[in-house]
Amino acid sequence: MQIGEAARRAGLTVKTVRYYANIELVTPQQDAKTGYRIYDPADVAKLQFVGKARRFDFSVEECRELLGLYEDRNRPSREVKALTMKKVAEIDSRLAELQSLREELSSLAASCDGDHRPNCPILNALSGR
Amino acid sequence: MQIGEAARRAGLTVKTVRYYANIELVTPQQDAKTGYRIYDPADVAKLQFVGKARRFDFSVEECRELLGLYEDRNRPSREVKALTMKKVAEIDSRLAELQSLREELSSLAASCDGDHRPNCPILNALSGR
DNA sequence: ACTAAGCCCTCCCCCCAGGGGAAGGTAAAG
DNA sequence: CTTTACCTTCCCCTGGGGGGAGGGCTTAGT
Repeated sequence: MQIGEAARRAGLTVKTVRYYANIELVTPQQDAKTGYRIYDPADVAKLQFVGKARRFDFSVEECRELLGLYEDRNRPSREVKALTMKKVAEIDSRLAELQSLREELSSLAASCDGDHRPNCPILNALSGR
Repeated sequence: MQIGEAARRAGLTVKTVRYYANIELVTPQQDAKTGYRIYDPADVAKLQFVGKARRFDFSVEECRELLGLYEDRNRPSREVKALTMKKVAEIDSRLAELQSLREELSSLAASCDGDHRPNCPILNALSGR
């Protein structure tokens, strides 16, 4: 099938699928005469796989790694689990960071009257006084 | 003072400070003869202000807006509070997104043996089976 | 007087993960 | 024969700068 159909089935945009072909993440056959990319069902499965992994916040390079493991029928599940745990740890640290940011900002907002007067604890805090 | 000293006092890199001058966020005087940028203490205060706001996850454009409010002695604190609350809401939605991602990933990891065998629920989930 | 160090400048390309659109080729249907 | 709907490559754009080339200035040391 052509790229449009493959993209539609994988739930990705054509641009994205073409990009994945360019970076050699999912490499379809190519028609020598027309230059059209030709996707078979296995390619579509890989595109779906990558799409899901991206939605799980894996980077494209991590997707490449996961795809390698996915295609290797003999790989130990240990490796996949390790990559997943690492990603969970990354998400945890980003969560902690965002939570502390949220606390600081919302307590600043709470201390600000938010009226027509110019006095504003938020700006005072930002200007370091 | 020169850009290096200003950057050091504001806790930013020279590259960053030069970038802020280019996008006209913090615009110093400029020596006509040498082309060197010249920062006064008020400029440094603005750089510090922007640095803090960036650490609070405000975008550069939001920093520009906050800086405008900061410099306007007569602005109502309402505007600053509104911008801050909006940022808190953004952080909240990002938090929710990351938390659900975390749940999904960690439950996948928990269901994976993580041993030498190739069977892996994580890959199965990613491949949609 | 020369030179080296340590500043500074502009200009250009790089990152990620694609998006937008121009200019042009191809295939099938009316 | 033309329209329509695909497809291709090519190039510039995003945010927030980082890295480095190639060159200019000033000051201290020799």
